Amino acid sequence: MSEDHSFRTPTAHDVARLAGVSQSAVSRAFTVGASISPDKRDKIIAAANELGYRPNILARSLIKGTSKVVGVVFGQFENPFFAHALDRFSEDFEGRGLRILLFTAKTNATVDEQVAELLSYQVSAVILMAVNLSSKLVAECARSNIPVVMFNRTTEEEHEAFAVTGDNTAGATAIAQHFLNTGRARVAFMAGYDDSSTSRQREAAFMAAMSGTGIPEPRRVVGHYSRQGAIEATRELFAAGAERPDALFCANDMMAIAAIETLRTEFGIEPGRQCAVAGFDNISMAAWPSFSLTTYSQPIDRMVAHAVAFIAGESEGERAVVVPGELIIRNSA
Amino acid sequence: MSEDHSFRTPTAHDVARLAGVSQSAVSRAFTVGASISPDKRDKIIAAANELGYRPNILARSLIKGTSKVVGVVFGQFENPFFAHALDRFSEDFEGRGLRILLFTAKTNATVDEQVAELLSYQVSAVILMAVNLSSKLVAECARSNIPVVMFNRTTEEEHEAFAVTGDNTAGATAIAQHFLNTGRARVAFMAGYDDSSTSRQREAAFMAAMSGTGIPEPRRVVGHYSRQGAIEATRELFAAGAERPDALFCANDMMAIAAIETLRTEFGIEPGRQCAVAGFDNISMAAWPSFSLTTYSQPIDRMVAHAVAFIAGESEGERAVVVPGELIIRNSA
DNA sequence: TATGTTTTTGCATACGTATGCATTGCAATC
DNA sequence: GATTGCAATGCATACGTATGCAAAAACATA
Repeated sequence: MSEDHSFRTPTAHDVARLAGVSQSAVSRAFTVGASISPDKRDKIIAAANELGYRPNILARSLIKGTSKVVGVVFGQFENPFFAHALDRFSEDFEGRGLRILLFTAKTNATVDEQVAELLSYQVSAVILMAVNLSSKLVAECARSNIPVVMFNRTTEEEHEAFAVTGDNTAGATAIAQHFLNTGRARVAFMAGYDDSSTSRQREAAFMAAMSGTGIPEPRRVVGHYSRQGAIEATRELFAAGAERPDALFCANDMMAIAAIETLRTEFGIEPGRQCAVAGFDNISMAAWPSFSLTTYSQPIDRMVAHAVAFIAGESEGERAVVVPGELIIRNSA
Repeated sequence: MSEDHSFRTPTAHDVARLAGVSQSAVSRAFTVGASISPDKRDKIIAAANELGYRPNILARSLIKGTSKVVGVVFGQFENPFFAHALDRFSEDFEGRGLRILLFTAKTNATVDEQVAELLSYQVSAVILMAVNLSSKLVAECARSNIPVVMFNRTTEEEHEAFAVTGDNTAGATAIAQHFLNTGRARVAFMAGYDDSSTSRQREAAFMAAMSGTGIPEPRRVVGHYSRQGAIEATRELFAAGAERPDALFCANDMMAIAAIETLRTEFGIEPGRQCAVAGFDNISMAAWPSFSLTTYSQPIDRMVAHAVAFIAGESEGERAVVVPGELIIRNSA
C-alpha cells in the first residue's frame, strides 16, 4: 500500500516499472485475447490496482483510428418517445462497450455542424434522432466509413444513410380506416413539421385512405410537434364559424394529448364521443387513463435493435427498414 | 478541386504538404490566439477545406491531458425533470465548447463502474443526475482534478463532490403548511427511494412541520419514484379498512400525477376536494389541465447554471448550493 | 539430447496534434 | 547603419497506448 504522491495520473509505463515488465506487457494485460501468460497478467493487474491505473482510452482510440463512441444528435427533447429511445440505445450499447456522445440540435441547420464535430471525435457511428442531415455530410461520413442511421426519419434523396422508421403508411391507413368504420364524416389532420418525413408520410397515407370514400377532404392544421403548437392548432380547428370535425388524427401522441386536453377544457368536448382523437407512437402516456389515447404503435425496442444492427454492420444490404406497429384502440377513438 | 482517392482521413501533415507549410503552422491555424500571419492562415484553411480536414480531437486531448467532454451519469429516464435538465445542460455546454458523454445507470451499484470508465475518457467533469457515487470514486476524481457535481442529490458523507439541489426543506414545509391552512387533518406522505437524499429530506421536513400540530402522525408509503410504484402505494393508502387520507404529499410530480389518476379512476375521488394531492418539481406536465398539480418548483435553469459554475470553477468556495423554488398552488390542493 | 513448434516478451515505432525552443524576417528605435 | 523588439515559422519532441517484428522462452516430439 504505497502512497502515490505524484498528481500525475499513472500510465502504463508506471505500472510496467512497478511490476518489473515492459509497457507492452501492460498493454497486453488489458487487451482481451492478447498473448500474455496468466501469472504475469495477474502481477500487472495487481500493480495497476495499486496505482489506480486505467488505460487512457483517448490514446487507444488514437492508434486504432476509431473510438467506441457513437454520436447521437437529438432533436426533440419534449417528446418522451425519443427520451425513451435514447434510454434503450444506451442500454443496448452497454453490452457492446459503446458509449454515447450526445449533441442536441435545435434547428436542422445546426445538425451539419454537430455531425462535422462528431467526425473529429472519431466516432464509430452517428445516430440522428428526429433530425435531418445534408447529403454532403452523409457523404463525408461515408468516406470515413462511419455509418449514419436516421432514427424515425427517412429521406427521398438517394444517399448512403440507413433509416429506421415505424410503419407510417400502415399506421395512418389503419387509423383512417378506424375512423371510417366508426362512422366519422368530418375528419381533420394535424401535421407535425412540414419538412419532417414522418409527418408527411403519415399525412399522405391518411389522405389517400380518405379519398374516394365520399367524405369531404380532411381539414389540415400544423402543430409543429409541440404542445403549444397543438393547442393552437386545435383552437383553429374548433373555432366558431367553421364546422367542427368529428375526428382528428394527430401526427404524434404528444400533440394528440394536447388536443384532447384542449377539447375538454376549452370546448367541453369529451374525446371519443363527439370527436375521435388518434395519435401516433404509443408513448407510455397514451395509456394513462386521463388520455386513453387510440394510436398506432412504434415499437421502440425493435426499432433500436434494427438501428444497432445497422451500426454493427449486421444488415444484409438493406438500407432502410420499416418496423411494423399495431393499431391500439382505446377510448379516445 | 482535386479528388481525394485515399481513404485515409486527411491529417495536419497532408494539409501542410498541400499548403507548403509545416505541420506546426496547420496546428496554429486551427488554434485561436496562436501566432500565425493572417494570409498564411487563410491559405491553410483553404487547403484544409479542399482536403476536408478537421483536427483530430482525440490527439489534441491526448496532449492537453483533458478533453472538452463532460461525463453525465443518468439515473431515471422516466422522469421528465431529468430529461429537461439534460437538455439544458446540453444547451449551456454548447456555448462553452463542452460535449456530453452519456452513461445510464440502472442501479447505484453500477455508477461506480460508469464513473471509473469516464475517468479513462479524460473527461473534464462528471455530473451525477439522481444517482449516488461512492466516496472512494469521488476521491479518485478529486485526485485527477475532475470536479464531480451531484445534481438533485446530496450526501451526508464529507467528501469533495459539489451538490446542487432544490430547497427540499422549504418546499416540503410549505406544502405541509398549505395542507394545514386548508384544514387537512389525515395526512399521508409518499416517499421515493429510501436511499435518496431528496426523498429523505422532503420527508423529514414534512414530518417536522406536521409534528406538534395536533394532527395524527402522517401515514407513509413508498412509491419508488416510479409510476407503477406510485399507483400501488396509492391503492395501499386508500384500501378498504383503513381511514382514508384527506391530503397526500408525493416526493415528486410523476408520482403525484399517478396518484391523481389512481384516485380518480379507482376510487372515484376528485383530487383537490376530498383529498388534496401535492408533488415536487413543477415539471411541465404539472400545469396540464388534466392534473393541475399543486407543487413546489425546482428551477431547472438556475440549478443547471449553478452546476455549470461548479464545473467551470466559478464557485466561491461553496460546495453545496440549495436553489430556492416556490409553492405553486393549483387545483389539486 | 536434438529439433521443431508454440507461446511469451521486449524493442521500436506509429497514431495526430500541440508546444518549447531556436531561428528568421521585418519594422522600429537610437 | 547598428541595435533592439516582436511576430512568424519550423524543428523536434511529447502525450499514452497498440502492435509488427524478432528474440527468447517454454513446451512437445522424436
